[in-house]
Amino acid sequence: MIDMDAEKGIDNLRADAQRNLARILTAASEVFAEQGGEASVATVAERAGVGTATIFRRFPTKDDLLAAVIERRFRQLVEDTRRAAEIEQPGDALRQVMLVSVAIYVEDRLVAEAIGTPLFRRPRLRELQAEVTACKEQALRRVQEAGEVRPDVTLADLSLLMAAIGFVGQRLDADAPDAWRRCYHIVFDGLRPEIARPLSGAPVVLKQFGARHDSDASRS
Amino acid sequence: MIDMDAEKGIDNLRADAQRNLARILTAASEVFAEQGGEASVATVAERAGVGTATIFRRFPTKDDLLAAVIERRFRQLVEDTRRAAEIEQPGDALRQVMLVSVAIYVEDRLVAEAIGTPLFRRPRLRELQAEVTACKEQALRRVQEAGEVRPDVTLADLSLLMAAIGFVGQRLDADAPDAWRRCYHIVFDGLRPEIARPLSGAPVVLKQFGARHDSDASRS
Amino acid sequence: MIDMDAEKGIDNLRADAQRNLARILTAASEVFAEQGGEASVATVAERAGVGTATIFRRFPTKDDLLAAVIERRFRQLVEDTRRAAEIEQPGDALRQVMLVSVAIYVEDRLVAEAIGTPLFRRPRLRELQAEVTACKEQALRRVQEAGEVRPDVTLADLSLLMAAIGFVGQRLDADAPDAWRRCYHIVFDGLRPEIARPLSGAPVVLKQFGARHDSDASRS
Amino acid sequence: MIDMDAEKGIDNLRADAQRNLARILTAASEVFAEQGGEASVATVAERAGVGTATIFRRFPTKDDLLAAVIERRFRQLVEDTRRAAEIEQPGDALRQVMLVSVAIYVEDRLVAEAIGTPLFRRPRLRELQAEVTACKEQALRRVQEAGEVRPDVTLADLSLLMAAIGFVGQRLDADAPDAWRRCYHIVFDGLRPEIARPLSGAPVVLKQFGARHDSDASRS
DNA sequence: GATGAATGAGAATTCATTCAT
DNA sequence: GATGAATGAATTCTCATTCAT
Repeated sequence: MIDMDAEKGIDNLRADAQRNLARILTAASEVFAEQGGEASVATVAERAGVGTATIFRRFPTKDDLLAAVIERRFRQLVEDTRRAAEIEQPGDALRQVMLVSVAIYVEDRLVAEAIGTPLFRRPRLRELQAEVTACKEQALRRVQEAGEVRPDVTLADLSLLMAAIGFVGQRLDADAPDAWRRCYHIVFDGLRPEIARPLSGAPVVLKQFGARHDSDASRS
Repeated sequence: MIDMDAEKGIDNLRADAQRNLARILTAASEVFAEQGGEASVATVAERAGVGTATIFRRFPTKDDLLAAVIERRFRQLVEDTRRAAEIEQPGDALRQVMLVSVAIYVEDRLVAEAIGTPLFRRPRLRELQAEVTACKEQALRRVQEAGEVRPDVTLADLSLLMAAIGFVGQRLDADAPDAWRRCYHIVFDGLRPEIARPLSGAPVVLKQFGARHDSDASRS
Repeated sequence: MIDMDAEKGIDNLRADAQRNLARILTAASEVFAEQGGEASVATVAERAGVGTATIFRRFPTKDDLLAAVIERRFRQLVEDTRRAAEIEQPGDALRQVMLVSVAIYVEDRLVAEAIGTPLFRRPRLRELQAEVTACKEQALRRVQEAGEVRPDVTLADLSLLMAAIGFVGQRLDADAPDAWRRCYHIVFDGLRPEIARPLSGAPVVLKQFGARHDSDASRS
Repeated sequence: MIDMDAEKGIDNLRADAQRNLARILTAASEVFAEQGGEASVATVAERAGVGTATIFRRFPTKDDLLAAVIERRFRQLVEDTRRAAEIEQPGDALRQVMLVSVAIYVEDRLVAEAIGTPLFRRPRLRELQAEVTACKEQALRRVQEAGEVRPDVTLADLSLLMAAIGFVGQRLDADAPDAWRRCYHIVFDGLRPEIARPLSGAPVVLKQFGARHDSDASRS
């Protein structure tokens, strides 16, 4: 009984702490999604209803907090991407896979701002990105093998385009909420193989946005 | 005589002041292009070889300085765009017109950051953007009338795509300097009319990126 | 029976508590000896494997913890000094007595820092210091009565010199580990009575470093 | 006339700034001398009657301010030492030279604390220390050549002893203002060559407190 | 009794903007 | 008109101490 009580106590404590942690992360997600990474930790603390020191106890650095928020988004992205990759029709699968990637930028100012910054190169995030990349790659390969998309387009190309569209979508979300969808469609429409003209540069090698694999080498 | 002297004095001062102003703008252009809008005014002052107060005499607010720098870039953009629009071959004209638009983002961190922010909505900049838009619109119309680009693509669509590509190009310039060129080509390749599928949303109305004018209404 | 159980419970807890207390003191000794008194309580708690609150339960204030750590060192010092004072040869006895006093500063950054601060004036520490002083005094008297050390040198003088040498020894331990030993020897070499010149000031009365007692008055 | 006015203006400005700088340094000297280097910059700012930002404008880092304060003391020390080194009687010269060195520690808590810390290794301070060392060395050599001080004592030994005595003198200044003077005399009394016993360790090599030179090598 | 969590009170530092010369 | 100086208002981060479990 005593043990149980003790465990309960510990559990409760942890539960409390985790609730607080959740509140911090939620508040941070909201604040940074709305105001970008320049929002002050104090703002987050206020929205979370805690003191700033509480936040710094969990996240030694503001960057750690930002990274945690981004990771959280990416964890959701991994799930969404996996689900999308399971769509049977290859074309639909690729479109959906890429759509969720665009959405993550559109919906979160912090994520959009973080494109190409050191925050995107943190190990944990890299792992999540790798999972997303794997799904995307599979989806792209299926479509290219089905001959529905020009073969010289690489995953990096597509990922970059999605990030790009997502970023401006985010920035213009208030003024023109669906403008980015048109862009997205235009890009996808134009991926058909029959209109492929030789692409100028060498395929992009970018760990952040879809690495090239051996299978790519043969194509280049 | 005294008046003349006074005027001379004032003229001299004005000449000096204008030279100072030029130096400030040049320095600010460089600094903000490299470091983004978060670079301090003091940094700009140092590079310009003037005191900070001198900058604030000309630009009451840092935002005013930022706006002036962006305007300067856009003044150059207007010229470049006009020249590009005069290219005979409609396809080449459009490509070049759009290319200079992409370049402005790639080359300038401040401009890339400013996409969709209030800085882009300042009246003076709006006017310059309108001029650019006019050229772009003309270029697009020519190509569409020549049947080389799908007719349902609007100027806003294209401008958004260029801004998007320019932004990621800017962000990834260090890691993958030419990645954005591939994206740019992919998008242009895909604009052919034969592959057009109906675009989902209504055409975008966005003053910042290619406004539709009354004359456009008939086209929609 | 219930009482006994309760007492057992308390006893068990006390045993636990005392083990905890020991671990805290050990950890604190190490941490403060290495990093000085500015080391955080959290650091101590971590090294001790306890929570910070546990520390504050035993030591209401960080200063109390610091004092306890210093006291612990001085308890050891009392022992070492007593043992040294028992050395037969008066000269050797004094040297050894003083050497252990120097060592306490050299080996412990906290103790070195605390010289002359309120931490050194706490009652409990005073008592320990008194014991040390008694031994030192005896050792000094023996040597002076043997005519091996100039008679006008007081215990306070010597204690001050040892603290001084110990302090710089501590500070320069990394750069010149044995520099203080030379200083120590130079001082002791110079204590011979044949070279005594009249000392300028009145004998120092310093409770912290060798107090004069009533019995001393007759000597002055 | 206009030029003169302009120059006057500039001069006044500079004068004002310099006066402020002087006030900052004076305030900092006082505060740090009394409270040690842990006193907050805000405290200094308050005593100087300026904002903290003003201080940080001149001294980018608190350490820079501390270093400046110490340098200031050492500049005075250089002067005092030079003057002392010119005393004819070698013994008096050495005593006076060393006395001013002790005094700098006694009178300034910051300087006393800084012994052996990185603050003492800053290049500018090193230069000043070198000048002091040169004077001290000369003074020591004179006395040793006159046979008045044991030849195996090095400058580093003496400097260390002076720093040591100065430190405890500083710490005990309130309780026993002149206690350190007795210590100082005891040490000097004991430097006579006739009582020299072989010193145990090798001569200390310590840039901070009197480097060994070639002439020392022959002695070791 | 023990503990991890929470926090208020600082601390250093930065920067856009205003002032005095 | 130009300038360096001054500063108030933030911002990130730390830490001794208190609280809730």
